[in-house]
Amino acid sequence: MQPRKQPDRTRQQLLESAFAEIHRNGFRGASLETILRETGVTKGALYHHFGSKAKLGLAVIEEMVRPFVEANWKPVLEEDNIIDAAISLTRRLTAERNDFALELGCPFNNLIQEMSPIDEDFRNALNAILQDWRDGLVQGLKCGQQRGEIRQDICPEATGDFIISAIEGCVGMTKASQSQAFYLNAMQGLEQYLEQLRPVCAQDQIRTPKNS
Amino acid sequence: MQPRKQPDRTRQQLLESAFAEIHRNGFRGASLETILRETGVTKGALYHHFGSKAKLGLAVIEEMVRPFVEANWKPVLEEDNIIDAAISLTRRLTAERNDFALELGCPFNNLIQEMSPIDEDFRNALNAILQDWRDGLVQGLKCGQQRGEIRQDICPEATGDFIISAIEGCVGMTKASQSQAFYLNAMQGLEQYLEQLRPVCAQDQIRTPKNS
DNA sequence: GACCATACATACTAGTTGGTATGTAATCCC
DNA sequence: GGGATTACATACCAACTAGTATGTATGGTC
Repeated sequence: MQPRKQPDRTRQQLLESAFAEIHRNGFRGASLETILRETGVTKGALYHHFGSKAKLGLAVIEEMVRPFVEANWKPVLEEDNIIDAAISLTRRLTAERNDFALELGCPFNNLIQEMSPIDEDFRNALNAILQDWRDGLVQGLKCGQQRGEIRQDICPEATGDFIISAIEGCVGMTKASQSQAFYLNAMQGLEQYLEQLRPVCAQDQIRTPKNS
Repeated sequence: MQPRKQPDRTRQQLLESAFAEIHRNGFRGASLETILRETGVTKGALYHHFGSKAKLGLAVIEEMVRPFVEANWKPVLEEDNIIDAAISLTRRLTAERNDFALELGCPFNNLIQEMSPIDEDFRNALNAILQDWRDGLVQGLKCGQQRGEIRQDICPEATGDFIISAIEGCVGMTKASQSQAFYLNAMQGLEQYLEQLRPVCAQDQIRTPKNS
């Protein structure tokens, strides 16, 4: 028998429902009524746990969006070869991503596009997640250069910011296209780009069979 | 002396104000009242010219967003060397883009992110613009391959969709970062990528001075 | 100059939204 | 077990929104 009041569970339910609702409709389009209906929680409970819609949104960013983003990039840095890991992530994303995810895009990117220009608190929270991603990726790229897995003539900072932009761009632009064709193409382009980050000699080893 | 009623002028004023308001606040966040206040036009006139907020939005897409997008990519295809032209556009965008544009992002991308998943009419209108861009770019890449300006071992379709994604991604992700640093880095990464699309011999000619 | 469609202008409505005030019932602590 | 705090629940509100009904004046047409 479980206790009647489970504040942690209630709070978590609200976070998850809000995350989904924001993913579907954006933050401003997200309806508190919908979240309440979906969870069976009342408005009093919601305003007890969070205090405003904005605070709920910020909690979603910190406790749902941040783990979502980091779950994707952090494991890549722990692999042996960062390029191999990035390419295999690219392929996994290409394979796993279903119509639902393609239609709604990346929750992180969605919030940036919608909220960054109009709310400083949101921008700061989202930017903090982005900065961590940037820092981690740049560190990974530098490490890869030291290990000789990545060509020396690229700038890690420029490359890192470009990779992040390209990934989010691929997912984002796919929302405009109804079919999966755009996503598959763009992700293939991304893979080709990642491949070109290898030292030239390593690329040749791979490209040689195609040319011969 | 000008006539008191200038329907074309009124309509154009509404389009321009709506374009700016949507750029600032998104379509759903755009307030008709603000547009009316800004233009001095009354609600009766607005609903006479357009008929609903949605139709106003679609008119903005077709008559403001489409020309905006095409004004950027179409000239590139008419240059002699498409890579040179793309790189010079990249540099121009990097130099010209001011804080205002960096903060609000690309009107085309913004609308895709916000509206594509939730409104079929908007998605179709936006996707049509995207398809034209894709087709034009792919044609340009194929043409560049024939002329020997672009390496043969890349897939024009994948490369085209990736380039579009990367461009919009760079502008979009910059919205999260308060400073220009991200944009400058990402655009430098884009330029390096475009450089790598040249045939290897052409790259060497450029890269050699740095290596020697 | 009559007529009529176009081009506005004004006032109002209905619906939805986030937010709040107030009340109540668990639960924890001493 | 009593008191206080946490965790809800209900009812209501003010603001804003897109949209509409209705009226009026202008400009072109015959």
